[in-house]
Amino acid sequence: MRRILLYRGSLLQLQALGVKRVYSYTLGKETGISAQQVRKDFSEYKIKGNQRGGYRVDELISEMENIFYKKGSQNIIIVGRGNIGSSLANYDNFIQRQINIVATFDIDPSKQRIRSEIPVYTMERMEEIIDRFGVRTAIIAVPDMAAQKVCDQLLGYGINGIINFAPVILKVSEDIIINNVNLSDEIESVIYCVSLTENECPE
Amino acid sequence: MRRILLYRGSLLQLQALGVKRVYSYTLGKETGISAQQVRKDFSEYKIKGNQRGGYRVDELISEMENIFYKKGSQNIIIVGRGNIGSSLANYDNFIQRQINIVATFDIDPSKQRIRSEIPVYTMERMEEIIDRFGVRTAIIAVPDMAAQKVCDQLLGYGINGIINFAPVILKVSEDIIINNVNLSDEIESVIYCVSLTENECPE
DNA sequence: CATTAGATGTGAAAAATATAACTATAAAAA
DNA sequence: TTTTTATAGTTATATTTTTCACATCTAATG
Repeated sequence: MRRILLYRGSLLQLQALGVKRVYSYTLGKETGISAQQVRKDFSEYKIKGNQRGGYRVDELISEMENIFYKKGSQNIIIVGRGNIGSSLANYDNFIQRQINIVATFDIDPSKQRIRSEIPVYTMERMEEIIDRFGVRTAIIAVPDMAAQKVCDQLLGYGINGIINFAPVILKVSEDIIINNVNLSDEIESVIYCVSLTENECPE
Repeated sequence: MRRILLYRGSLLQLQALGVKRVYSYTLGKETGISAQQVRKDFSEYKIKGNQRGGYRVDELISEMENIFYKKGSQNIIIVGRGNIGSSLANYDNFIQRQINIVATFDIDPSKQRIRSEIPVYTMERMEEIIDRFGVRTAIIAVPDMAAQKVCDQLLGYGINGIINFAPVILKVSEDIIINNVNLSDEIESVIYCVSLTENECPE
């Protein structure tokens, strides 16, 4: 699944460049995945290619939209308009992916003065906005201490998917989808790998 | 490996709360990993616990520092002082993890006027700073189009680990460690899972 | 039109990963 | 001191994931 997203990302870029067809090998190189793996993944979803000319880019993309059940754009919200919340609100790449940030929220009323395309509301208006825009997925970008409280609140308003940038594990029921993005971990994993290659085969 | 990072994150939090011992079960619950898996991971690294009293938190943390070859803090830099670059520069959690951002760089000289703990330099001073602080790992937080160029530049200055926030796959030699963090993917994977549970068992 | 090069498609093997089941042990309780 | 109990430690099993090998097909080429 992570791979399907990678494929789609690359394909959208290729499409923007006007590329019409790709080979499993090419797409693999773009995404850091082996050609065989690419083909296997496609065959999993019954996606057929042309046995000499590779796969059609537009066909692949539309197949992937199907996989995602993604009909048009998705409305999501961001809770916490601090540094991370703001950078997400201004992130260009979401447009291409049809991710539509309809609103952000912050407990601090002064944040409402922020000038931006994406509005900043106080926490009180969360339920209203979620209902109005049919939001199912939310991003938590608040400090550690507040994350669980915000999470509970969101679930109360019917949210069932959360991307959590706070470095805490949120307690939620089984049926809620949580994706924890821990920026420290992302960096440390690289630091670790680098140190490994430098201290090659330590006894 | 991802799990070791999760354990360490939880353990650091527990330590900050004054907790002295943990059970495999407890730590598993914190990190969303099964207790057996936790024990298996620890036994992999020859980490011993007490068969009734669980594991000592401080011992676990120091064992993990060993696993990471992490002696003291790591100096890293951020290239690109836009939204993402800035939020990373201001991210509190790095201190606890001993990740030390020594400098940020931006092509736009006006960014140097940013008031912050972490200095903003022009691209020209990159090599100098990398040398002075012994930096091995860098974060790329520049727009798509600039990412590959910045990457090549960094590698030229001896960087061998990169965390890339630009939604492109960077072309680098085998021995360079790259971690691509694609925020759109993180969000879309949740959107996908949510839609899956809603359209339960589609024929 | 036959040939060939360069792709895909797929089933089997291999490797990695996770789960389960069980044993051993230390601490607490009786 | 004996018994119980809760937890670590380990081996075996199952599952998932990846890789390999090769058959198959299609488009270009002479």
